[in-house]
Amino acid sequence: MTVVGQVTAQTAAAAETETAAQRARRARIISATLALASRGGFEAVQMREVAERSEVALGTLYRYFPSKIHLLVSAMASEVDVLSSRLQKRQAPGETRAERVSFVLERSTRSLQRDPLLTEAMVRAMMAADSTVGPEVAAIRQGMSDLIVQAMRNGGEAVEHDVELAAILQDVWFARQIAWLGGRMEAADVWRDIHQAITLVVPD
Amino acid sequence: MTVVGQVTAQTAAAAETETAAQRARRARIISATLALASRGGFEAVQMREVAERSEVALGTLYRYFPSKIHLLVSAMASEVDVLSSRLQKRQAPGETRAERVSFVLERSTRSLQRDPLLTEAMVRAMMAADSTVGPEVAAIRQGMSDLIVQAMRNGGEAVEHDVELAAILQDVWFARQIAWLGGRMEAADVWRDIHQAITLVVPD
DNA sequence: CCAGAAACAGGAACGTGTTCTAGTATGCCA
DNA sequence: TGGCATACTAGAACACGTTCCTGTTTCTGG
Repeated sequence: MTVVGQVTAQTAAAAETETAAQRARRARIISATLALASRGGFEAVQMREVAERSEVALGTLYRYFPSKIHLLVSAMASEVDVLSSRLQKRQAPGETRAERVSFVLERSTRSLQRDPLLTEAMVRAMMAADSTVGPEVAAIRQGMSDLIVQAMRNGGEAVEHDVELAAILQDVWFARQIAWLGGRMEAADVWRDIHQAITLVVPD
Repeated sequence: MTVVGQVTAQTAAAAETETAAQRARRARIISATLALASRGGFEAVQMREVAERSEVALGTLYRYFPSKIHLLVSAMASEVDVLSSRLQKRQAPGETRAERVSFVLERSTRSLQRDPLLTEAMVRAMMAADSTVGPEVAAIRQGMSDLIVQAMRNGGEAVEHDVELAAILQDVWFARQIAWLGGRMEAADVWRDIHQAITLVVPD
């Protein structure tokens, strides 16, 4: 079973040696980041502003998160954790595999679209991530893949290619979010396209 | 028939009123951009440097391309034009639809991976594009979609959902390029995954 | 050919991500 | 407890995308 829950696990592992004050700083930083992103999107997350609101020196902010991209990707990992734990509370409803996957991805999509500016900030950071952010990005993708695969299997056994299919759906899902954020697609069209991809790709 | 050839058509339309010197400037700018990107990727494309090499003032560069993102996306459109015209010279070989699509996408993938830094620069610009770059990005996607759909149809009639399937494949294609550029995937794995997506998604 | 408009050159200036420096506080080990 | 390494603060400094300003060249209509 690859379901791991905490996407931020590797961070948590390193955090075991962190003092309480350090954990508190990290939490304040992420919290300030989410607040700023939610208010004004990617460009509103300014490092000086984050530092000030977190009551942390700029240099300290950079000690915790070596770049704005790292910071926002970490914030996204934190959000995926929340979403993931909410969705894993119970099995996704639905008779067919496609129905259950639709349920999970629709919830995820709506959850993101509820806060467009925050989503814009996080997704843009994901896309701008270079190899130095590789581990964090991989963890987020793994978390989302787990969600989809779990919905497919419905607690049952693996099905052929289910992991690969989940990866394809995740690619489509991300690409459409970007198209939406880039103003090339309406929110409603995003969900329609994702749903269509599911029906085209996921066999009963 | 939606095949249009020139991705940069709308630019060309506006360019009809351009003087020869202006067309030359535009060409020098794009050329300098490609050279710098090929050498050092996204970060090596510095606006001052592009301006200097193009023998154009910085303000003039910004008159032609209102941002670095516009500049790089335009450069990509130019490259897609080249690739597209090369591939449309003759029908893609292959018996099945999947085989022909594989041929086209493999050629495209190899063409990009031959110059990783240039690809990195262009793809990162694509992903960072906001709504102000919407038209250019849409043109690039249309150009690639045409390539895929044409390979599917093989000069024949449309097949159900072929446009939607082409869009899915393009999403996967982009996402895997990004994963590769982000250091989360080997070049060989990129092609293997895309090929697998084709066989999973394109029915015979 | 002339006058006005538009485009261009050259370069200063600004904003924000990132780095660096100097001094101070905090935790750890003998 | 004292000393030392590490972490933190405050803020200057730097890099590059972007904007703006001033003066000059080029285009266009009459």
